[in-house]
Order: sequence, then structure tokens, then C-alpha cells
Amino acid sequence: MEDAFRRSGHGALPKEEKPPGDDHHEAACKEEVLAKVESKRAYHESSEDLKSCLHDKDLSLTKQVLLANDKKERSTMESDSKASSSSQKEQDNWLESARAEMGEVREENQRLKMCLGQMMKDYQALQMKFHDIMQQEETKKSTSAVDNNHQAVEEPELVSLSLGRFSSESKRDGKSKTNSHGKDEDDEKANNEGDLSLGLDCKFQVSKFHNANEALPKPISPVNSEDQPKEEAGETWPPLKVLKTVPSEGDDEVVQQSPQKKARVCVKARCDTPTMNDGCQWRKYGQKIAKGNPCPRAYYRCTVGSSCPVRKQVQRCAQDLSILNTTYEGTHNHPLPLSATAMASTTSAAASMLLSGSSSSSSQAGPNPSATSSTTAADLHGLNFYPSDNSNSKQFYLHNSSLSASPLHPTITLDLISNPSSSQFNRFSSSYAPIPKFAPTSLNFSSSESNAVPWGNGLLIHGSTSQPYNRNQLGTLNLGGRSPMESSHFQPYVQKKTPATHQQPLPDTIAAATKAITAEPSFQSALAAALTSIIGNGSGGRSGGANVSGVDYLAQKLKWGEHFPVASGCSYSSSPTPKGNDIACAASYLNKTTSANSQPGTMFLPSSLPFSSPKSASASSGDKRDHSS
DNA sequence: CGACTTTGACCGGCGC
DNA sequence: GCGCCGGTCAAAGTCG
Repeated sequence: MEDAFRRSGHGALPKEEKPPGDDHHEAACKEEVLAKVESKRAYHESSEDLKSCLHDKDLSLTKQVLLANDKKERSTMESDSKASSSSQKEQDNWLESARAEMGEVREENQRLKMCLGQMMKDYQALQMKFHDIMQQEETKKSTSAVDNNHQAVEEPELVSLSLGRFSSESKRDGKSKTNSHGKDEDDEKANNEGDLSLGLDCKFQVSKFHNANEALPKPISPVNSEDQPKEEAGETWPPLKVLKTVPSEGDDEVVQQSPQKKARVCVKARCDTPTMNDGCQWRKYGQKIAKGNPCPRAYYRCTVGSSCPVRKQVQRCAQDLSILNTTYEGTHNHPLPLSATAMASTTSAAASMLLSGSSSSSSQAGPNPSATSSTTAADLHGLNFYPSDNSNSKQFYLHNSSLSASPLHPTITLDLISNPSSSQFNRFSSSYAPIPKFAPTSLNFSSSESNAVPWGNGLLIHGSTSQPYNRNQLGTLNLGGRSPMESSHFQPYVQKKTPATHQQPLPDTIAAATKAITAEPSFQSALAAALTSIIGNGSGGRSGGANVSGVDYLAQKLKWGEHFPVASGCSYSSSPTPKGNDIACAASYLNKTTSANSQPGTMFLPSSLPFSSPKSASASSGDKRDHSS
């Protein structure tokens, strides 16, 4: 453990950290930072302009439509009385011209939206780079100032996406590392109390480690919290051999930056079923009892694509059997079922962000600014993983005790367990007060049985929900069992608890969470970007019409920085109100557009997502065995 | 019969 | 060098 810890500590050191004494470089860095800030501002402003532009266009379009309708009505009324053919013709002509104009405006609208989406991505990329620079600076300072504090250095690669919880841990120092695991967790719990965030807050925490939450198991090994990346039980996932055999895996940019790095995205969620149903088809290829956790760890491979490199590990938390840790690795290199895109894009984007973010700090100026940044900015369906501009932003928030033991496996954790208001339950959630089965923010990992699962702020992703065990679930993100068999297998470990659907977000919690979110510019922009991209994809392909108004409405609503209503009525329940809940609304819209616009069965991931370059079959590490035998 | 799961064995990395 | 451990393979079994 200690060794691992030491290792992780060293590994966490910024690889390309420059000597503290490099004044020249510092000055250059500062200049660069300033420049970035400027450009960020410019981007932000321009994107705002675009948004307002879109809004204006939408309004004018709407006016035209109303006018046209009005005129039409009038004309029909008039025609009854006057039957003036000439005036009718005139009206018709006018209508036609108006329609043509509308069409043009729509097209332009689409173009602008796409443009906006691109800008947002660039903006986010810039933001990330900016963050990296700041982070480097911070690291420099911290290393020079506090050498003995390892915590500042540890695991730059690990990012925790905490859905539903805000950890104050970032403020705490790494004493936890050296302390007993359990103690730290307790401390953290205490610290967490009161902290609230609507999940999706992501803090890049360079200096901290945290542990927290956990539900993480491996009680036995303090290592967990300390250095092991593990999703829940400390694991180092992709074996090196896999890395070797699958050099380019899915993420090109990832490979470029660091061939050895392989980002993993760990999703922690309450789930009564053996596996989360994320919409993908998985084939189990192995199972192991991992040390420190009596629950077996299952290994799955994506079978949607013949050579899809994506794998996932599923393991139940030893301390809270209702918690399922699913770790994804790789990027799908094939079209995905609609229902799988949410998770897939989220994980791949998170992974790419993680890798690009971490690597950028390690490699200089950015090996592939364009490649990485564009993908880096990948919107996780609106989840912004960028650090805010706050002072806190410089710290990675490792909400989990699961830390990346090795730089080879940067891990990002999506904690869907914690409740903003009940972070103290993180570790032993099941034994405390009722905890929502799914995070208020949404990834709804309820048991699949008959539950329509909301994906995104309690919104239902339309699709087949009638077949709980359908392996091809198109449309639902049931994070539940897929087969009775699995369920039965799972039974011994989990006792059914309160029905997942009974979760009810606390009103104040929600309000506070919403407030937190809305106060976070980066989140807003990311969400805007996500929506924009999706809208662009979705409505762009359509002939157009009906959607526009919805898009416009959304665009209107998405005046993030200006009047994002903070929530009073914001509800994260599964029954979002169409109005009065911007987040829900946005997500709802999102769902609508994605489901409505995409082909029934499949859709491609957003372009921003790093698709692995289709490697031959050899790309699939699992299939390659030649090296081993 | 094909797809999938189970499970023991194997392999390679890593720490001692 | 040895042993532990995580990850993977592939034969055998199961299911629909």
C-alpha cells in the first residue's frame, strides 16, 4: 500500500513541471494565461452574442409565422365575404415568400447553432487549457512551497465527477492520505455536510485526495483511498499488455498524448441489479474476486461492434451492496443504440477530457491543442467537467477514495450515489437515512424492472421501456439487470430496498443545488454547448420546422449567464415541469430532440467524442491473444 | 445452433 | 526470483 502510495505520489507529479526557478518560463506562462483569459472572454462574449442573435432570429421568425397565420386567417375570412381572387393571390404570394424566408432563416439558424456549438467547444477547450496552465502554476508554487505535502501532487489525473455532492475536501489537506482510511472518510463526511452541489460539479483537484465517499469498499486496504485508482476496489484496469496490443485504442488524441494512458470512467450508482443497463450490449468475458472485496468483479466487453475496444468492469461495493461501480474504458468505434449514447458519450467525453487535461499539464504546451482540445471540450451531455474559475478550480476534486494508482490509468469518477444533502451517507448510505436510489441530477440507475429511467435530470429517455430485459434496449438507460440470470446471481448480494422510484429530492436541496449549478459559468456554458451540439445534430438533419420553435425556446432559455432561473421550482424528479425548470426543461428538450430526431435504432455519438480510429480486429485487445500465447 | 455465461488457467506487472 | 494480483482467454456449459 505504502509503496503504491509512494508511487502514486510520484507519478502524480506533473511530468513536465518546470523548475520553480524558471522566471522566464513563468513570465511566459503568465502572459499566456492572460492571453487565454482574454480569448476566453472573447469567446464567451461572442458566444453570448451568437445566442442572442439566435434568439433574435427566432423571435423574428416567430413573428413572421404569427403574422403569416394572422394574415392567412384574415384572408380566409375576407375571402368568405369578398372572395377577392386578386387579394388572395397576393396573400398567397406573400405567404410563400414568407415561407421561403422562413426556410432561409431556419437554415441560417442551423448554421449559427452549429457555429455556436463549435465555438462553445473551442471555448471549453480554451478553458481547459487555461485551467491547465493555472494548474501548472499552482503546482509549481505548491511544490516549491510545500514539498512535504504529497497531497498537492497526487493524482493529477484523477478527476471526480460528483453528481450530487460537493466535497469540501478539496480544502482539506492530504493528511488523509497518511491517515487511516476510515478516519478520513469520517472526516470527510463531516466536511461534506453542508456542502452542496448539484452533482455535476467537477473539480479538478490536484492537491487533494479524497476519499470519501465511499462506498468504496475495500475496507481492508487503505490503499484504496490512497493510491489505487480503483473504481471501487482498487484496480488497475487495462493491463499493460492490452495497452501495448491496442495502441491506438479508441481515442486518438489519447494515444497521441500518451500512448500508455488509458482513461477510465467509473460510474458509481445505486443499482439493485447485477449490472447497469447503459444501453450497450456487453459480453461477459471474465470474473474475478478482487482482493479486498468479496464481491466478484465482472469483466465485460462491448459486443455492439465486432472490434469495439470498450470494456467495462462491474463490481459491487463491499460495504454497500446496493452500490454498483461500473468502470468504462475505451471509446466505442461504432454507432450506438440511442439509449447507449448518453452513457457512452458521457464516459468517452469524460475520459477524453481527463486525458487531455492531464496530459496537457504534463506535456508542454499542449501536444495537440487542436486534437485534444476539441475533444477535451467534449460535452458530457451538458456536464461540464471543467473547473470553475473559482480559486478552487485549481484543485481536482477526488471525491472518491478510489484514486488512480498509476498515471497509466487516469480515472474519472461519476458519483451518482451521493446526495447533495446527505453526503455523509456516502459511505454507509444504505444504513442511514433513505437515500435516493439515483442521483438527483439524474443518471437514473434504478433497477430496470419496469422503471422508466430518466437520463438527465429525471427526464425520461424515450424508448422502449416495455422490455426490461431487452438487451438492445433502445431508449432506456436502465441501469439494471439485463437478465433474470444476472439478477439471480446478484440476489445474494443485495436485498431489495426501497423502490428506486420513490426517491424524492428535497426541495431546498434542489434549490441549493440548482443555485450552485447556475452559479457556475462553466457548467452553464458546457450545458449550452451540449444542448447546442445535440440540437445541431438533431434538428440539423431534419427538414426543419416543428423543431425550430423548440430549439428557439431552448435557446431562449439558455441565456445562461443572464437569467438562468435559480430554481425555485426546479425539480429533479422524474416528472419535470415543462416550464419553470430550466434544467429539467433543457434536459427534457434534449431528450426530445435526441430521441425524436435520431433514427429509431441508432445514432452516432457527437462528433466531439473521440472515436477510435477503426482499428482492425487487432485493435481489440481482448481478441488478440497472439501475444500471450 | 449461435450467443452468452461460467470458470479455471494463464499471463504479465509489480512489490518484496 | 518469487509470489501476489489484476486482467484475459477459452473450453465447457447454458439458454433461447
